[in-house]
Amino acid sequence: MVQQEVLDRTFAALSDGTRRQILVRLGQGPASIGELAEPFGMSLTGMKKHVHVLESAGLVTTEKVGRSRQCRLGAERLEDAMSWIAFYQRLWERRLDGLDAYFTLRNAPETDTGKDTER
Amino acid sequence: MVQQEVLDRTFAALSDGTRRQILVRLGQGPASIGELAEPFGMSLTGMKKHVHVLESAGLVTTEKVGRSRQCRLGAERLEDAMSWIAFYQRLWERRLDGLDAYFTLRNAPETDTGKDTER
DNA sequence: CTCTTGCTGAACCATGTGGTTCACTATAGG
DNA sequence: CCTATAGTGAACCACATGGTTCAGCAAGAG
Repeated sequence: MVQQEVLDRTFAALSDGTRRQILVRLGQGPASIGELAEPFGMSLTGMKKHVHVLESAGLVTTEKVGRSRQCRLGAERLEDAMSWIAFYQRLWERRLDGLDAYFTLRNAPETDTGKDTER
Repeated sequence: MVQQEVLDRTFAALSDGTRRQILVRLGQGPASIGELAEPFGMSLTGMKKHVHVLESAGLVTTEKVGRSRQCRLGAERLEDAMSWIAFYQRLWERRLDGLDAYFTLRNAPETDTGKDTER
């Protein structure tokens, strides 16, 4: 299913609030390491590490221009992550189909064993 | 936007391939710690840690029944994660609207500077 | 050439992660 | 009561993370 490592890196990159904010910031246009670091009151070194994590997940691309480094959103559209989650959603919604259906349905308001009633 | 900590824990929980497989397994019905650990050749203690991570992210709920512990999919539908990603997708698709539009469009097949031409 | 600015790399630190083993508790079954 | 089974908790380990400081190095500005 896709490639485990890709999902690993993508989800790990997204698991930090600072990095998610960086992505949002870059959505408004490219920025240098310094420009990214400033609103967080973070050292340049610290910010560079975050950018590196995002870059190795394909979420950001960077290019050295002059003495500055331009960071912008990368080619990774999060499609793999999105489709994994979508797969999980379907799985979740059908989780009553298994052997535990009986136990779960005992608590349901109606004993309509037919189609999923939008619950 | 939602709650940073929720997203942190959710994405972090998903960033491990073993845990994603556990979720898929639980999609087929509830299982005990031992049943979950067996296919991975992992110790019970190790599996319990994974389950704990998933549980504190709301992705799994557990209940002690007898000397066994039943694990099943939790109430967290991944909707927060899904909607954050969806937000990011929109942001990504509109990333040409910024000041960098010029540079990006120079590489575009046509120099149509009008509406977004479906890329 | 000199100075400032922006990034980079190494070293360090505290904490978290993914896993183990070992000792222990608690339940199920004779 | 006795024993096998299922999980739990503490301790440990190697390594990753998120951050720092400090010492460079490269590019612009004068």
